[in-house]
This record gives sequence, structure tokens and C-alpha cells, in this order.
Amino acid sequence: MPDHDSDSLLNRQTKRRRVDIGVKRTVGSTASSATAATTDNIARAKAAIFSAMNSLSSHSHHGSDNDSMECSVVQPHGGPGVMSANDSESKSNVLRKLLKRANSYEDAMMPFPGTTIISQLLKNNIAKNGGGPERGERGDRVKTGFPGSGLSNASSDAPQEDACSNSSQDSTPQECLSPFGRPPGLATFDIERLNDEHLRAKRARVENIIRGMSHSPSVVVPAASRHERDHDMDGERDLELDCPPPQSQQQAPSSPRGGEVCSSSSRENKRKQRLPQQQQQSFTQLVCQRKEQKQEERRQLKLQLEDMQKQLRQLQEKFFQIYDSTDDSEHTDLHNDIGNMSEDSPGRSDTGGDDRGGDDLRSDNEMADLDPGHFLDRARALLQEQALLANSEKPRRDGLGRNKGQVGPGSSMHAEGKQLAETLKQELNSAMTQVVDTVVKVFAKPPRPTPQQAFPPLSIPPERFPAAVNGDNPNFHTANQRLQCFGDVIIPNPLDSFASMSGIPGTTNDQTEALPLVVRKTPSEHHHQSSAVGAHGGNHHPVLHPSSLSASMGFSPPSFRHPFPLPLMGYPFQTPIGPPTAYPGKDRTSPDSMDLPRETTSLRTKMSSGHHLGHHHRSCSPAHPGSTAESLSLSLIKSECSDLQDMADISPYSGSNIQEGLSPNHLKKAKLMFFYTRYPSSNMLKMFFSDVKFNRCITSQLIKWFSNFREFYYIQMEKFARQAINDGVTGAEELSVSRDCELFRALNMHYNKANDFEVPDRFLEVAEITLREFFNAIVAGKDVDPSWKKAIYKVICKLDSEVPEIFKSPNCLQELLHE
DNA sequence: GTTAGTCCTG
DNA sequence: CAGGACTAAC
Repeated sequence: MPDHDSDSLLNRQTKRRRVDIGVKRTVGSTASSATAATTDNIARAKAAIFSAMNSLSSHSHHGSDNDSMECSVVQPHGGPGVMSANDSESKSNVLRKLLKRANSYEDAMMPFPGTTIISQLLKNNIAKNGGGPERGERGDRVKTGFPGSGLSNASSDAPQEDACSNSSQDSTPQECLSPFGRPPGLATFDIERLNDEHLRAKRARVENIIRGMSHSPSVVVPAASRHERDHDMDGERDLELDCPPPQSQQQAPSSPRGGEVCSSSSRENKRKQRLPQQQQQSFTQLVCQRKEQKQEERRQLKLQLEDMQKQLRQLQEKFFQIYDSTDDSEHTDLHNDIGNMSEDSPGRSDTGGDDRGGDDLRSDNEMADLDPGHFLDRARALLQEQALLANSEKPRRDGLGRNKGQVGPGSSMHAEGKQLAETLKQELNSAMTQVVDTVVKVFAKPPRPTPQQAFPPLSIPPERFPAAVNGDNPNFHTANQRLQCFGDVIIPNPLDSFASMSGIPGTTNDQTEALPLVVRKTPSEHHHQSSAVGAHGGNHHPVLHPSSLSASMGFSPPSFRHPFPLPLMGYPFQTPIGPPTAYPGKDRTSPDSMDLPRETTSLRTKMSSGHHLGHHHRSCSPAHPGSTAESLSLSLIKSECSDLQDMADISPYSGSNIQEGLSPNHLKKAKLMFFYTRYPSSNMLKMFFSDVKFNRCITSQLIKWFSNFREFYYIQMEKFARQAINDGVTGAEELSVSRDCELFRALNMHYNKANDFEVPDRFLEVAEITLREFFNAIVAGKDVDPSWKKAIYKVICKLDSEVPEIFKSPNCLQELLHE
């Protein structure tokens, strides 16, 4: 490419010269150059599209840069003959600048990605489109018999005089030439050059660049007009010209002055009309060549277009392959959707995301990398580029057509360009539509545990999702933002984000699975769900039952509606538990339902404290009730709690099935365990919550749970002891705790709300003992002592019984509850 | 200094 | 049920 650029520069210079000389300004022939430019543009567009896909932002950036550059150059000319004289001048200026800036033109060019340039050019062209002036010029020329020049308007359009008058850079030509060491451009030379398509392409590119620059207004460069003709060498001038701009250039991206430019251009056009005639004769020779060239260019253009279309198709195909293969069925459950998306999208690893320079070869990899968001972005970028291209082409085409007019039918080129543009647009639109449909479809699809193509299916139990989230993929935001950018496309961002999380396999599955934990009410449901708690973490656990896993899988979360987590959703613990009280969808009919909300709520509290979540999800979407959110928040919370090391470990699927945090099921389990042990040691907790990855936070929380349990327990004991005293009970012996008594009911209600667990008799004994201790203490008036309960605690703590082994199983809940 | 526990509050 | 304050033990 660089070579081409340099060549194009040379060509440009030659053109310049010619113009100055008055020989063949059009030598470069607008037509050829224009077509070449288009071709080039297309090629660039191609690359640009891919690159664009990577980042739209980058485009804008580049574009702005280009503009700035352009602006600086343009200004000097006063933005007059937009297309013609200015162009040439600007070109020369640009060239000079480039040269100065970098030893090699290539370097200078590097900063401007094809995309940017193209887009810029297109923009400019569009702006010009009113471009009556251009057309007029060209048309005039044509009439004059001036060879329809494929070259940029500038060269062709700008007559020497105009160029001189308009352009401050008399020196331009010389300058341009000098750097390359080229002799003043001659017609013959030009012809030769022109013959070479390579050169033309280069030239066209340069012209495009210059053109774009010319459009951009702001910088005022000292205009060394007329010098061009007068001098061949303007090293000095160059310096002058060059010096001014560098930074100022960058300032004004889009030019509000488009109007001015147009007006000025129109004037010039008139002038130009006259001038061309003189030169026309000299260029007559070139006409034939021009035609051929044009045709060639057209062909190239077509080829390129076809190529692009092919690529597009390929992309589509791949896209569909990736997504469709994954999802065979088309069910639409929102909750499911999310999962699917995550799974599907993950197929792409973020590997090759960048630099999709339009390599066809890369397509495969790219596709693999694609996530919906990416794809959409790309498609969008492509569309834009195409549209721009089409627009830009129109004007040029017009010019060509007119030129042709001399030779042939008037606006054939234009029509052709339009057709091409239309075709491209249609293609793109259809592609976009398909893509959107696909994406939507994918979203809509129910989350099946189907293994994603890219990632091996996780045999892992549910709840991975939170962990994955925890990973907090940086892409999350970007992806979402990207998606959001598509105002037209209504797609749940979360998908993208999730999808973008390359490392999250089975996200969907996790979520889905996790949900089951929440619901337990219905007998049937209950079974599945209850197991879920254990299931999530515990594959590694010896006691783990495979069945639980499957059961959990089958579970369908009632609350799971939207993939996007709500910032303050609730205590995130992976709890797929029903929606927090505050949220709708709390349809649990089971007895446990009562507990769950409560639990969730508490969790929520925690969540609220966690700020992380908010950050993550705010951008995403409005709050959605759902376990997903919870899980997400959970992960966040976890991260908060955990040590750095823990954080590191957080990697979702690192090794084991261990959960990152405590779930409502864990809470329930802990409550049931309380029937056996009131003072579990931390080691014991670790043993019985083997499916949880222990860290300070988790340990503390578990301890706190039991502390709270005890608190409630003792409060009840004291309460009932006092009540008994008030009731006239005189002896502790009279006190007994049976399953029918209020005390037990209260306790059972607290620790076994669903009453789906058979409280061990031992607990009744302990409760009775405790009650009597309190009774005796109170009767003895020990309650006066602030620490009077401590003695009781001492006694009670010794009454702990062994917790059944079954509690060690992650699936214990399911099993226990079933029984 | 950390851990575990209690008490109180929300 | 969690958080904070406080205490006690290691």
C-alpha cells in the first residue's frame, strides 16, 4: 500500500505539474482517478469494514484526524473549487505535509486507516453532492472535449489558471515533485503512468485523501497561489505551507463550511470550463485510454463489490452456522434466551477481534470470534461504509458520466454506481436484517444446556454463571454499549455482554440451573430445586448425587425473566432463589416461598452495599427481576468479600465445582443443620459446605448465620421461659418441648419454614433443656446479671449432636426434603 | 491482630 | 438476617 501511495503522490504531482504547465491537467484524468479512487475506496472499505467492525470509535477517531488534516490543507485555498483546484492544491499540501511529517509517505498515511479516509471522502462527497459545481465543471470539460479525466476533479477540473489562482501553492507541484525527485509532469509521462493501474489507484487514493482534506475547512494556510505555475521548485514554499497546520489540522473535523466550499467551487467551475478547452486537445490522445481504464476500473469495482458481497455472505453463513447449529429448536422463554445467547455467543473467543482488515482468510477465525454484538457492529460498519461509498460514488460517477458524455451516454456511470450502491445497500440491509433476526432468535431461544460449540459443555453444576459474571469481563460494558449503540436493533444487551465473556461457558446453563434452587414449594418442584443447592457446588463432593444435577437442570426458574441483572437485585449469592420480595414474579406457592423472599431480601441488603454491581449493570438495561441479576450481584459481592487471592481464584470454572458464595439453599441447609448443632466450628462448616469456596467472608457469614440462629433460638427460649413463669409454672420439670408446642412451632417456623424437614428428636430434647435452663435462671433471678445467659450458652453448646453425613452432600437439601 | 461470639439495630 | 460495636480468647 505504501508504495502505491507514494506512487500516487508522484502521479498527483505530475498532475499538478501538468495543470500548472497547462498541458494536461486532466492527465491524471478525473475519470480514471475517480474510478480508481472508488476502487481503492472499495478495497479500503473492505478492510475498513472489518476494521470498523472492531471498533466504531476508532473510525470516528481516525476520521476526525483526517478531517483535521484535510482542514488544514483546505483552508489555504479558501475552500473554493472544492473538487478541482483546491483538490490539487490540497493534495500537494497534504503530500508535503506527509513528507515532512514522516520521511516516507507511508508513514504519513499510516495514521489514516482506509476506513477513515473512505468515510471522510464519502462525507465530503456527500457534502459536495449538491455538487452541482463539480458536475458542471466536468460536464463543461466534457463538452470542451477535454478528455474525461478519471483523475480527481481537482486535477482535471482545475485548469491551470484556476489552479494557480485558487491554489496558494504555485510551488505545490514542484514541491510535490521535488521530494520524489520527479521531473515536471509531462503529458506523455502521465499517459504512461495512467496506463499503469497501480499508479492510478494510488493516485486516486491520494486524491481522495486530499479531497477529503479540502473539504475540511478550518485551517488557514498561507496561500501561495499561482506559485504552482510559476515555480517548479518550491522547497521554501513547502516549508511555509507545511508549518502552519499540524495541530490546527486536527481541530476541525467536520466542516460546517461545506456551503462555502460549494459556492466557491461553483465559481471555479465556471472558470475551469474555459480553461479545459485549451488543454483538451493535448489530452485527446488519452481519451481512448481513459475509456479503457474506466472500464477496467469498473470491472475492478464490480469485482470488489462482488468480493465484498461474498465476504458478507460468508460472514452470514458463518454466523448462522455458529448460532443455528447451537440452537436447533426455537423456543422462546426469556429466561432461556439469555442462557442460549451466552452459550452461543461464547463461541467466539475474543482472539482475533481486531484487525479484521478484510482478510478473507480470516473470516473463519473472525466468525469464530464473533459474538452477536461484534457481528452487528461489523455489519453496521459495513453498511455505513457501503452507504458512504455509494454516496461518494454518485458524485464521482456523475463526473465520469459527464466525461463519458462526450464519448458516450451521459450518466451511465452514475447509474451504474447507483445500482452498485443500491445492490450493496440491499445486500447489507438484508444481511443486517438476517443478522438481527438471528440474534433476536437466539435471544428468544430457550436456554438449553446445549454445549456451545466453542466451549466444551460444562458438566458443571449450576451457579457457574455468577462466578462467570464475577469474572467481570471487561468486555461486558463495551459489548453492551455497542449493542446499545444500535438504536435500530432491539436486542438485549446482556446477551452480548455475556456472549462477549469469552470464558463463560455454559453461562446459560448455570443460570437456568441456579434458578431451581429458588423454587422448592411444589412437591415436584421442590425436589428438583432443593437439590439444586447442593448440586451447584458439589460435584467434587463424594456424596454428590448425579441425580440432583439433572434434577436441577430440569428446573425452570419462574422468576428468570431477563438476562440482565438488576443492579441492586438482591444478595447475589448465586441464589437462583425466587425474586426478591420487592420484585414481581414471586410466584412461589410452596411453603418455603415465604422464607425465600426473606432470604433474598437479606441478601439484597448485602447487595445494596456492594457498589460493583451497580456499575456493571446500570449500563445494561432497566432493572429486571430475576435470578440472573442476583447471581451477578452475588458474584460481585463475593469478589468484594474475598481476599485478593480469592479473587484470583474466582475464575468461574477453575477446577472445581465449588461455589463462590453462599446461596439461599446454603442458608436453608444451615438452618436445618442448626437442628443438630448450635455451635458448629468453622472446620465443621467447611466440611458441610464443601461446595462453597471458603474465604473469610464466607466463613464469617456462615458463623454469623449460626450466631443469628442461636440468637433467635435463645430469644425464643427466654421468651417461652418467661411466659411459662408468668403462666404459673413452678418447676422446670413441668416444661417440655413437643412438636405441638408453640415454642417448637416458632422454632420450626424459623429454621424449617417449609416444614419439609423432619426435626430430629434430639433437637426437641435440647430445646427442652434450654428452656428449662432459662426457666431456672430466670426463676433464680440470674437474669439480673448482664451475662447470665452465658452460663446457659455454655451448657447448650455441649449439647450439639453430630450432623448427619448427608448434610455434607451438596445435594443434601434435595435428598433431605424428599425424604 | 485475628477470630469468635454477643448484643443491638435496622 | 446483616451490620456494627464491643468483648474475650488465642
